[in-house]
Amino acid sequence: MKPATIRDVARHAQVSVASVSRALNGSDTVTEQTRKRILMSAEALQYVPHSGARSLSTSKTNTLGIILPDLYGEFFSELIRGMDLAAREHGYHLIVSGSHDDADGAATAIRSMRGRVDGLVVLSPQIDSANLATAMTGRLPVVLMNGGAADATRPSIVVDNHGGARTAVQHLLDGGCRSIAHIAGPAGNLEAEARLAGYLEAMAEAGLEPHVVEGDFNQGSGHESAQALMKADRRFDGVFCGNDMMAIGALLAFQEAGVRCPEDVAVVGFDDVPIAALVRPGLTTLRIRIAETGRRALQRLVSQIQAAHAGRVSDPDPTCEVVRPELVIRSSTRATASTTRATDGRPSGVTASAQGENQDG
Amino acid sequence: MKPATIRDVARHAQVSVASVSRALNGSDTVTEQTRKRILMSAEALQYVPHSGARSLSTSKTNTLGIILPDLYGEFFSELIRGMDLAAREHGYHLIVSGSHDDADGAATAIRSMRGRVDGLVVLSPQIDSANLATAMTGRLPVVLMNGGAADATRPSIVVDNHGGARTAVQHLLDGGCRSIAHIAGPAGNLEAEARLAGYLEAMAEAGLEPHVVEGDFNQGSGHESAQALMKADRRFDGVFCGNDMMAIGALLAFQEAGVRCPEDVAVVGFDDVPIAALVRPGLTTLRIRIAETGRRALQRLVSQIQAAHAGRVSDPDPTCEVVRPELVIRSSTRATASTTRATDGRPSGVTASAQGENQDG
DNA sequence: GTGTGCCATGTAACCGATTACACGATTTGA
DNA sequence: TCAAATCGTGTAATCGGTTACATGGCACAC
Repeated sequence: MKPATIRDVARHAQVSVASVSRALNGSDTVTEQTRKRILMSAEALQYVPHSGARSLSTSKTNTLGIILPDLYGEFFSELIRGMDLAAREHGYHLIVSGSHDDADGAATAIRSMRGRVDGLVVLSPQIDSANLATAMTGRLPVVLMNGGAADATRPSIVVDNHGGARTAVQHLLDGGCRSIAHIAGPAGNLEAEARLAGYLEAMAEAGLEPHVVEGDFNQGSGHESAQALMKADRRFDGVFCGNDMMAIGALLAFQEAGVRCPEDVAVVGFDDVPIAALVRPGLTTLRIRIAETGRRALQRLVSQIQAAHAGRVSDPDPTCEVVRPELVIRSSTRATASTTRATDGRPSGVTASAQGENQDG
Repeated sequence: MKPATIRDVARHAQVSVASVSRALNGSDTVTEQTRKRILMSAEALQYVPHSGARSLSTSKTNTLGIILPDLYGEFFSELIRGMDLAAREHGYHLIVSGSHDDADGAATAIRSMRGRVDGLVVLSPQIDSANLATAMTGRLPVVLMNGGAADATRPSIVVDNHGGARTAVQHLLDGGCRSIAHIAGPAGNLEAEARLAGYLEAMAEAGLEPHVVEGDFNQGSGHESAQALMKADRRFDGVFCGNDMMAIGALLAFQEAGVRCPEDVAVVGFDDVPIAALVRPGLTTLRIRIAETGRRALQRLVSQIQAAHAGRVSDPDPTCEVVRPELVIRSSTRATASTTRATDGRPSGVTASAQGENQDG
């Protein structure tokens, strides 16, 4: 009835609990014969070690925690996928906790995970939650992914949002755009602010007037912001959006208004979520290999844990790893890009290269 | 240096460990004065209860496991989101484990979670892994989401794939289609097979010849299958796809071939993933409220656990809850639907109702 | 004043696995 | 033949909470 314990197995196999433990954990010296008898008994009793008891004596949980600001959309699903794969490779389980849109929620989540995990990956796009994360965790290994500037006090992974934004603007300039607007992410979000800063810098260098509307990273706000741009007096021939979802919202708004993309306005997004290749016109964007980044974060966390467990209590390698986004050119800017890139004259969206847009990644 | 234990707190507050435990767990009788002193000590020492020790003495982990076949795409991300929200409401943590495309992988995952979770939600679209899931879990509370037919031996939640498929075909028939093809999901997948069966049944009732190509639920296979359909001799004016991703692949293949949708061919998907509303033409599909379904599965698991803990060791309510998909009509079939539904004469994809397609859900 | 009962608090057994150390048996070397 | 080394196995302490039971103080009633 009640689950079998190690003592039940020991009794059944007529050995001591120590032998059972040794046999099941492989490493130690046990006769092949007794090991076999023990394994058979464990099987017969459907024995499963109690993870709590194990964690109590070894002070390891073999579990890692992931704190996310949100769980909507493909960005986080891709990220979790990459982390899950890496975790399984290293024999860890993954506890996820999402939808912490404010610092308080994230802090609560972190607190409730302490003592339950061997380490944490914290995504904290808000400034204060980034601080909080460092404060809360004490000696718990952590990898931060707080999209702000490189911060070398903790191991962290950041996307080069600033450089990516500059690349996006440069690409629009190369395509001939001269009035480039920016649909920004929400104020207070470090990723959004870094992308905005990159945009402003690139515009200033080009001697152009910036033009910014603020969105909230969701598709709906991209739609509204594009409508706001069209209502405003200023003309524009290019839009750099803070992320792909807002770019897609903007594309739809342009379609509805009869504004052609890329002929009338070129659009660039950020992230390269899977949908970006599926919409028409295909969305030019800055690719972050999301799953791979997640996997990398998890690997760094694991090696940090291993280092700590190997006795080195010193500060772990506090390197800030930078992920550089890569420009992926699709139809939403292709007509405005240097015309030598165009391969045929068919209308965009039904070009021969449309299929190619879906095969990347 | 080392994390504080309950004994450290007791010493610091000059009380016994029992009082500390009582004070922190609320319920019991402790003087307001001592409780305050204890809380202050706990705060001062940054005390966090060791979850392993707690789980050892209470034989509860406050953790639930989710076994998924895969983690790609929006379906699973939505599902996890719903579950995460419900889990937090009930004070549970969530361990996710994805990418178990075969029965072995799922079995390993289930085994490695036993003793670590208070219950499991198992999504097992393969026949054998569904069986395995029931076999493996022993006395552990489980909610199954194995898309097959209703099976009343375990608490489970299934989508009415059969009925949904019939609705899809009926909708195409209502729109005037007479040659309806089906791009099926992979053989051996219970969801795919139920949808196929519903299609075949509806076609037979209408006295029409079925026409089936097999895909694998991914966008690429939808693309290829649509091309195969176009190459074949038989004409067709409607396609029911086993899920939305294949439908989107098919839409692109039609676009590339110059086949207009919905004028030349009407397309219906299944699931209503968020992308379905974003592609052009908007995809008519069968909506499953994914996040809500996930939340519901988790709630059933929690109430099952609570019932078991309340002493009732009897079999928990083995009801099979059925989720009925709901037809969502968008542009990919609108022109072929009863023409009274059309609201204007503009080309699809740039219709006034395009915005409406993005506001659902 | 003494007995009864209540209530806050303390003591210690327990949950189940790991592992340092002890022990007995066998092998090895002189 | 005996001491030492080796090796498989067992005993029991330990990890950090929870909680049944014990204890001691105080109030109230007689």
